Amino acid sequence: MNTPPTPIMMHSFPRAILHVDGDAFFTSVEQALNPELRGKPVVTGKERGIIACASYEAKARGVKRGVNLWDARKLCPDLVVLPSDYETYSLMSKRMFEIMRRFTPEVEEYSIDEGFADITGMRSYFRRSYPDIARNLQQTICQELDLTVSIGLSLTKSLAKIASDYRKPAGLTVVPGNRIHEFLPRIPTADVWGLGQNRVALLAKFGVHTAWDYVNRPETWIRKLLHKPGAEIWQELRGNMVMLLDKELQRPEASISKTKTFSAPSGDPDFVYAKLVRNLESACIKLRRHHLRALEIHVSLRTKDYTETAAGARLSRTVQSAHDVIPAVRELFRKLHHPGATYRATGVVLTRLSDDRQFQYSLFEDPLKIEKIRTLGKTMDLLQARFGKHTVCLGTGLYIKRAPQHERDTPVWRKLHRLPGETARKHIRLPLLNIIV
DNA sequence: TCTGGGGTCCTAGGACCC
DNA sequence: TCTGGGGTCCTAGGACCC
Repeated sequence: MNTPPTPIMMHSFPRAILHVDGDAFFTSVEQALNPELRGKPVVTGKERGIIACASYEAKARGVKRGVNLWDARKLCPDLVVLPSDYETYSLMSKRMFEIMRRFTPEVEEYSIDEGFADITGMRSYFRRSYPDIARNLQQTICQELDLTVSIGLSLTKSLAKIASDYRKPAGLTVVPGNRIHEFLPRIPTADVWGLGQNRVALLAKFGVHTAWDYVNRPETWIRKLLHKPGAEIWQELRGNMVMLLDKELQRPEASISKTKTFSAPSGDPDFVYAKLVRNLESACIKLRRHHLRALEIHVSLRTKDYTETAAGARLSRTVQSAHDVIPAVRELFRKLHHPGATYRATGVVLTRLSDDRQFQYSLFEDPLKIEKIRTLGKTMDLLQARFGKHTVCLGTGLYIKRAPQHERDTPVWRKLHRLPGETARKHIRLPLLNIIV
């Protein structure tokens, strides 16, 4: 016979935290705006060929996030496939958070489709219980936006997040302090925010399978095994709020990255390098769009069997255009690339970002040259906006098929197709600029 | 499960200094 | 020349999230 667990918290709501989670957000927005899509299996993600979001009708047919479209259509031939329209989703998201702020100023916009709200103390203001306030919020969102959300109400962010996921869609799950001991035994560790695959597997080795097992281990034991993040989760699950709400709106990015998998893995170093330069350009476009400059770059290569190697370098000054980073990228590529290996993806990450609008030239830099490169970058952005991405690109980012050996030995060929492995030639001062319109 | 893309945070350990 | 110990800063890499 199982003995009932003993309570770990006697008070109902020393704090009242809501987690509001949009149900199948992207497809729900589509269905809210296009009534003819209601009741139909709808997915978004057409642009990448992978499902970003599946409506509940699609989920019922076995179509899930992350599945490729080809497989999804096999499961569900009448699937409605839409491209992701982030602008519209963001607008709807804004309206959702605006409604939440009518209930309390203490709101954290955690992601486009979910957020936290601290409604501690609002009972007397609204003259309602916390669950009633939560229900009211849910109804308001539904009436005004035609969207359903699932809400968890509990003492901490971690508990509220598990609770909102407990009953979906349009669920409201309330876990007061004196019910935590009944709730946690039903929650497998994998459903706890912050416990991913690795930590779940590690915990299982020690017989910890549920959130209840977790909170019944001594904190010191958890801390030893899972360090600070694990200990914070332990506190949160016991009803002690240690993760605070982050009310900051849109913190500036700490990094910008671009990764791309090729449709077929390649063993050709030129091809892989060209793809890498493409990623660099995309990352720089985003950099400029956000008015940022970068001081550090990381390059990664993923092999056919999914092992990843990466290396980074600090640049001599902050940069904003791909042009300035090419030498560093070439160097990193040389370091990482194994001749004979087959790669399936490349990536770049730009870090140590700073605001471009506060940028000042150093004494040793040639402002004229920098200004030229900056103008070039802006012009390229304009052309891309007009004619499409990558209509203008650095010549380095173009992949030109390897010519037969006898052709390759001409000086002209070498000038056009410097190989990544080769040392830079003095007479080529700038990468070629190609314009394909 | 035959595996996309864009992020953040934390920790161990090396380098360096006193 | 060898040795001790402690602090700080930085980097690589792991883990996790949506």
